[in-house]
Amino acid sequence: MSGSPQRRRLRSPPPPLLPRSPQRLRPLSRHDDADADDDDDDDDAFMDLDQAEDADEHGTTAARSAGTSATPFAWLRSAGLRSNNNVGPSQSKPRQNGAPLKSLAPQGEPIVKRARIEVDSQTQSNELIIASDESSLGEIVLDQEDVRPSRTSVVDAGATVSVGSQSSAGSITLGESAEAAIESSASLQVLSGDDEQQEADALNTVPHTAPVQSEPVDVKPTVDVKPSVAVPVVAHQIFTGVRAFVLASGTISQQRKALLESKIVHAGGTTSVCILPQSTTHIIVGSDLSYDRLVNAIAQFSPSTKVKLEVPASHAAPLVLSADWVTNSLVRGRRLPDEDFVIRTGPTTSALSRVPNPSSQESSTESASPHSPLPTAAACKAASPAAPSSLEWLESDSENGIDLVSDEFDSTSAAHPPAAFTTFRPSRKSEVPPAMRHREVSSTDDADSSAEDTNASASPFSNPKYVCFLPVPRQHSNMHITDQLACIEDFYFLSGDESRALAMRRSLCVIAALPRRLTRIQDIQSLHNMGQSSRAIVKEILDKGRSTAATCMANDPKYTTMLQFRSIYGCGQRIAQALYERGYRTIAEICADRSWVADFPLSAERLEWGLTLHTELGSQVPRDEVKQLGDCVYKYANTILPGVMMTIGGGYRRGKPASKDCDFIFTHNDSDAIEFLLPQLLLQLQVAGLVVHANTQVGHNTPERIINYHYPIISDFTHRPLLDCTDRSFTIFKSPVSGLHRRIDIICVPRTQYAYTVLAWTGSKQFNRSLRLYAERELGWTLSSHGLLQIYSESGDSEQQQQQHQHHQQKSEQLGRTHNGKQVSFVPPVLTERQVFAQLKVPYLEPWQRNH
DNA sequence: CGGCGTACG
DNA sequence: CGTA
DNA sequence: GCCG
Repeated sequence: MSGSPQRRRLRSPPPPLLPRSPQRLRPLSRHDDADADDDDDDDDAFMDLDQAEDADEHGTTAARSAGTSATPFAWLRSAGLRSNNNVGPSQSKPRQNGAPLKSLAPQGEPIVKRARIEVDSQTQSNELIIASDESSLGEIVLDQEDVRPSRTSVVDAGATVSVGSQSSAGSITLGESAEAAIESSASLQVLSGDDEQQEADALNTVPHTAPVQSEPVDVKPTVDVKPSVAVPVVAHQIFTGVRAFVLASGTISQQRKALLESKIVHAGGTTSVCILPQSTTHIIVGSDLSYDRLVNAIAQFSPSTKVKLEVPASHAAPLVLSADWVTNSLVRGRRLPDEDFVIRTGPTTSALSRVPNPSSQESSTESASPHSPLPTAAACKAASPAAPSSLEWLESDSENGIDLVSDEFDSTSAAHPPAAFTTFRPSRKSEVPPAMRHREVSSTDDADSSAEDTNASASPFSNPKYVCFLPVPRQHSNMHITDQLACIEDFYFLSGDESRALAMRRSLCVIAALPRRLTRIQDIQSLHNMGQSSRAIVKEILDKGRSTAATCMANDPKYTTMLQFRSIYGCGQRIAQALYERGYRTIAEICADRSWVADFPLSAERLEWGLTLHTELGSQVPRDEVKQLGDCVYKYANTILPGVMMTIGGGYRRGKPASKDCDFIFTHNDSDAIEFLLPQLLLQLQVAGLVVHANTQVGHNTPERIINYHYPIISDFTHRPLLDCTDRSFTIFKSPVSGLHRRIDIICVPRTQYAYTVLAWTGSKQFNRSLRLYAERELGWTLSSHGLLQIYSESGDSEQQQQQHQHHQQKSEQLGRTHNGKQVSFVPPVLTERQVFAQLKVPYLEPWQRNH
């Protein structure tokens, strides 16, 4: 008991919420937005469009009635394939809460340029971790036990930053909710170094775990785990007494001006529409303005005012400060001293206004015009604490930092596949745990025993039930088959038949994992997940080079149309189907006629973004840009929370030369610290004009609201029921690298979940599904991006489970939780992906082998 | 003939 | 419903 | 569509 030293998790009672300003801006649409509301009347106009054919396909009504049995695709039968007949919304899931979706920001403003920074590092292995400074971590690399040397570059960003030197919460003026949030948790014995190590040793057959990370997370269970880093908290009223005029010029667009003003107001200040010499206390300007431009602009708004540009400001005149003053103060949760943000006078001195190439002074066009081209170097420093000293690490412009990584993955050529497979020689399957070998082909093979020489059939090919046991490289020797299988899979998926799509995907994985080019159909005769249909398709491809079914599907007009619709961000299966049934056939039609808006009120906003930016978001992000964007985001994060670590996940980590989006996963060894990162990071990125849209409410809401969004619990290694914690955000980014809009996912989790999170966000999707299904069915465990949990009621029989359970129970009395109504306990968390594989008794696959 | 991953926004 |  |  002794309540005091034990930090208890208080569920922070939210402070009184201010009414949130719904000032949401809609994406720039091709034509006026204004017509959106009155359009709904003449939706009939659309039906004209579809009157075209649709006769054969049971158009809108038939599909909706869910009962029709006629296949819409007659050719399917001739191809020997079945078709699902319920294309419509047959399976109605219980609707969940319809949380209001809000867009955050106005669209980006002209842009910024990013200063070239060399920061990052990529390990020779597959882990990209940007670690940071001191903080006793030593170096934390996920794949520490990996044999290959993994290099971690240390980003020393912290030195001068010192987020709120007051690491104790006391000095920050917080609402009670924030105070409650600062609490740290009780004991986190789970991760105490020794146990973890034993665990690792027990599970890892790897003998050479000697130099493991020195107690990676040595949180003393008992001692006050006062946050080693000050938890940045957005405080209210930090701008009390401020009456600001925001000058929309240069990097401050009209949108950003409005945003800054709302932030100032929310934080207790006021704003004015012009410069009032008597009452205006601050003039907020972009940091890129030249002195002359600054003076001219200010004179425009207040000819009579003589503005104080020098530091010792008399109270008589307004102070001209960089917008960074606003944003950084918000991040720090306190009003930062004016002196650090004064726009220095004189033509040259200002390092802030360092803009070698003013580029065509972007006029006020902004409004997210994707065309505003060249970024200027002033960009990424928006997050920097503006102290000149700290600029160094931002501008360490070494031109390298790009490659030295890529060749590992740049196997766009066919060079790698064979080499890649060497790690998974069927011959050396002795390394493979028995769980993997559910069935061997070899036995059936020898019966055949066509004296077909070699090992083509003789070599036993591992034949697991779950494809997560198979290494699937991105490129392999049977692409000609898998491409067509993927086509069929897509078709099934778009038809609403996800089960068949799944089956086809599994078959695809089996083919993709074959060690060499398939020539004889009998080689796959008895492989798991290769059934009659799949084999027939493959056989046809082997014989004739094409599958007629795949060809027909690829040429199906409905398929191609739906494929187009699905490519719109925010347009899922249901909406695509609905749009199709309404008669739309091209994206241009959807853009031109907005009568659908009323039908998808909850999705309309995101759809608008997806439509407006469809071209840009549809283009792939090259590896280099992914990495550079990672640098950029990381710098913001590390400024907010020194010591954060980041891994780039997604297709990038699996080695793809270009990705459809970027996944940045953050963590921090101080588990409690991470919970505030995401909202503040979003805030910063948004204010900087980098994040143009996000699916969270963080950006446009009051600081109070932000505080309200945090993990309910963190320190006991897995937050318990996975409720109301904000740990991911799907954003649309205005890339300072390419100038294009990019989709970026930001994920923040405590260190205890990091391995599971990186695993999950590395994918692929099918790999995750397979791994989780295996864990559930074979082990009785539930795997998620937060950890492994074990369900008591069933499958308590396995000895190892019991052992693990008891082992865990000795360490923590906090068991007996419930998850989804069931009694569960967590399997002790681990720190590396390899250890997760070991827990699951699945042979480790490198990320590039997870392209399932 | 039932099940097909599991979460979050 | 959407996202991963 | 494939598996148990």
